[in-house]
Amino acid sequence: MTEKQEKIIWSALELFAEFGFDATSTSKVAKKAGVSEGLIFRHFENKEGLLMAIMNQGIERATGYFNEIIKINDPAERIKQALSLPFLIDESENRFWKLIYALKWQRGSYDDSMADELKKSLAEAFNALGYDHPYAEAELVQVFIDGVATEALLKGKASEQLLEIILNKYRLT
Amino acid sequence: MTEKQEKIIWSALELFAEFGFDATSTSKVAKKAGVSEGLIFRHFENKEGLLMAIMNQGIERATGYFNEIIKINDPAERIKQALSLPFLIDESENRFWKLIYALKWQRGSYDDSMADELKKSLAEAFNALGYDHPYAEAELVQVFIDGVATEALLKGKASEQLLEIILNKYRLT
DNA sequence: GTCTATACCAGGATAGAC
DNA sequence: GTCTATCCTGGTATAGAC
Repeated sequence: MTEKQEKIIWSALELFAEFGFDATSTSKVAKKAGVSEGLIFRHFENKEGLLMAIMNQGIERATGYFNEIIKINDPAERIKQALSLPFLIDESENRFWKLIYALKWQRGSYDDSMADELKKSLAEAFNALGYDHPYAEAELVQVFIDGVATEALLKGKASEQLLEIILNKYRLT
Repeated sequence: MTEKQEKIIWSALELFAEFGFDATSTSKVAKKAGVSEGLIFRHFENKEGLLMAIMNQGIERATGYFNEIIKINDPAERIKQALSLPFLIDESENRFWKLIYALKWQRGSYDDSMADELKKSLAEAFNALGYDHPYAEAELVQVFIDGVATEALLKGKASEQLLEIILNKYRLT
């Protein structure tokens, strides 16, 4: 991965996240990256390929976070860490997550498998704690994570109070 | 509003919701509506104007739902109805909501004022019930609503169990 | 690996007839 | 109110030189 390649990816991420994939032209990406437009196609085949390159980079980091939580053995602690997730994401990764969430709403690109393992491990945790509907509880946690992430990404950091009161409802404080 | 005008709006909503605003060409809208492309511009000025026409139509119905909830006097019941909201949306309105949520992620178009009144009235309800952080609680309800709506719109109807367990956490069953 | 030049097409939008 | 024809810009993508 050359320096220019990285510059292209970085610029594209910036623009895709802010204006959307379809509304961002390759010429704008090239200009922002300080690179000729042709170079983008040399390196990434086409615009779609550029998007894929961005996604692959980010997905790896994301699954990293998820695996950290999955390997926590104490059920209560695992749930607590999952709920805390959207509050811990580093601001430098905001653009990536914004792109992911925006893309969810675009035909075809929706893929939840990334988070499936996490959900399963949360269901197990709720089960171990004797909850009545462990799978639905895991789903609720995910709804909460997505909801808070959305709020944080669109309006700036979500309030810590939100985490406090949700943890309270689970008696995890 | 002529029949063709309505046909244009309907077709555009369908396509915008499925493929996104930027990825949908006016020619595709025209074809789907069985109408000449020029007619779109006669009636709606430009593509943006077509989007606005769609939004205005839907926003009215949406504020209708919100106002129904706001005017409930009993605090507990008001909260309960708000939480139930994403489970009550008629399927015929799915496309509209999908468009709204997708547009949230597009630069500039994000506008939360529609839901602001609801949030305020929820904060009052939590306050009346003696909660410690009424505003944060109202925020959490909105996070829940958005999260469930997202899940329902992207993967099909959300499970009723989700509602059941959340109502349980508020002791509203 | 990178740039310049360019092909080619599709997109939004307008004009003018009916 | 509606259609047909057309303009023009800008978007993706390729070719070829360095």
